[in-house]
Amino acid sequence: MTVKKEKVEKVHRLVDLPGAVDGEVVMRFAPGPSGPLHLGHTRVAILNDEYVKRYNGKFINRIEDTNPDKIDPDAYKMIPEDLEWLGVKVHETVVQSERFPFYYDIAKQLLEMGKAYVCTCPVEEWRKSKEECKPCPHREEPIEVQLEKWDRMLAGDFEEEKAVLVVKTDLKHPNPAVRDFVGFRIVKSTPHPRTGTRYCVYPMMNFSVAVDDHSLGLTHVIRGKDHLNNTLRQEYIFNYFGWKMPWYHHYGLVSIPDAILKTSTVGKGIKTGEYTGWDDVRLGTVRAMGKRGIRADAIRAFWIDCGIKEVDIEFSWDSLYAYNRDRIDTDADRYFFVWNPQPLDVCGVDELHSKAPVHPDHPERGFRELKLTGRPIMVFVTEDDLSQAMERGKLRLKDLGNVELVSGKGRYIGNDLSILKDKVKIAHWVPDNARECVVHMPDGTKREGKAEPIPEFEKGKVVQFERFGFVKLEQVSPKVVAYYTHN
RNA sequence: GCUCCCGUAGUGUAGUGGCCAAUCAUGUUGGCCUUUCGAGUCAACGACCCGGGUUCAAAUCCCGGCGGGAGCACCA
Repeated sequence: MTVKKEKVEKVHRLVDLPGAVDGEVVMRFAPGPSGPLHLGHTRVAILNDEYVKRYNGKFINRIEDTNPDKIDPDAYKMIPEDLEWLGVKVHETVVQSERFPFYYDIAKQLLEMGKAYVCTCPVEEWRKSKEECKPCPHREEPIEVQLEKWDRMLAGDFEEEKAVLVVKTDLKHPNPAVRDFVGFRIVKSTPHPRTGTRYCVYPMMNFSVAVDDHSLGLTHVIRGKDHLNNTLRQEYIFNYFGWKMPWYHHYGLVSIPDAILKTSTVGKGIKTGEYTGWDDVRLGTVRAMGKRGIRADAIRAFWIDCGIKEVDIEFSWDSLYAYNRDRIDTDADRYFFVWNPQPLDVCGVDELHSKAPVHPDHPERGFRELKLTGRPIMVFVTEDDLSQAMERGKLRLKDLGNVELVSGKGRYIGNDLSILKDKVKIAHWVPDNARECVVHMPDGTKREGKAEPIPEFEKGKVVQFERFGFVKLEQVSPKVVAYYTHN
């Protein structure tokens, strides 16, 4: 038996969080429920989970459903499923659409403090005055007027775009992205999937995030760099109320090459039949990863290795596959799949026995044994192997025997492995009664061919098609259907 | 235009003034292996954005360039 040296994987350890106290860390994952989770979400979900586990803290899954236009009702169910698959432990779930009265109350307090105002300017004018560092006519109106207009907003007296609640920051702030920002808007045209038409005043992300990050007792927030300016805005709300800010950290942007992630386009594609569903293996969703045989712990290892630096990074499929390969290789049983199959007759013998290990590193798992008969015995090998063998004159059929090729015909010449010393090529093969097999590749193409008989218990498992790659078996009989994992 | 963030091999990462002619992983190339184009194993390739300054000493500190990214939404 092969003694496999224990592979010590040096996992890059995440840096410690400043001020983290064991048992008191509270962190969150805050997705918008526009669809299931994709690769891009997994980084923030996993990093937060890693830290929560390190410090025995609390992980809050906060569904940010404050924009009814971008909600897929199924996402409320799919997101927790995806998190579970990822191995992320959720201790508490918060749905923002259930907290509107709470947000309204905080808004009122801000108005009373003179730190917010209700603006009824046309959108463009308000934006322009901000650009010029000038207050709009409504900014300095008396508090009583503000409160009255706010009540009218809540009562539904204003139509969409006719009034907003604006949080005051600093109109003279050199960074235009930080000057006064909208805290609430009016939405009437799209009913909310959860609250229907009960509320028409919706908090904006910067408002609800700040309020919730405080009210839920968050101690540390890790999120993408795209929120850097949002943090600066949210800081004003914290300061107005004298709340202590969590420690905010922003990691760099990730670009994921060749990945289809955009929820809206995928959603449309599913409707039109372009994609088979959210788990279509061409997609970058968590579901598609699982369907292809990518393991959650490989994704986790990848993100831990990337760390939480502010540098923008490029996602590497190669690295993810390497992490995944380490994890699936031992468990993946070996089978033969012959793509572009070509028949090869083997004369000179009446009966052949094959004996191939289920896994070369684990002989104790047994062997795939076949008895081949026929006159001549026929097998299939892949086109490339056959044409090369024709040139060289000899071929080793793996775990079966050696064949000499003379003018296109094969003749059995024994089973002596020493033939390999002469650089004879080893080819894999399938018997003539092999099953039809199709492998769906992540790029949407298919590889068709024949596979050796695969036992029923392998269904749903990741196996290795030797010299082809790892695949996840969707079906093993009567036809074999598989999804390509990686090589 | 304004503001912010960032800049170590193809990719990711370690490195917080000397132990760095720079770590690990991935990748590529080649070798080994009586049976996979996988695994294992051995080796090679490959980087501190540029220019000044501080210092006995700089990838590491300072300044200036250059380059990349993000934000300036009644999206999240």
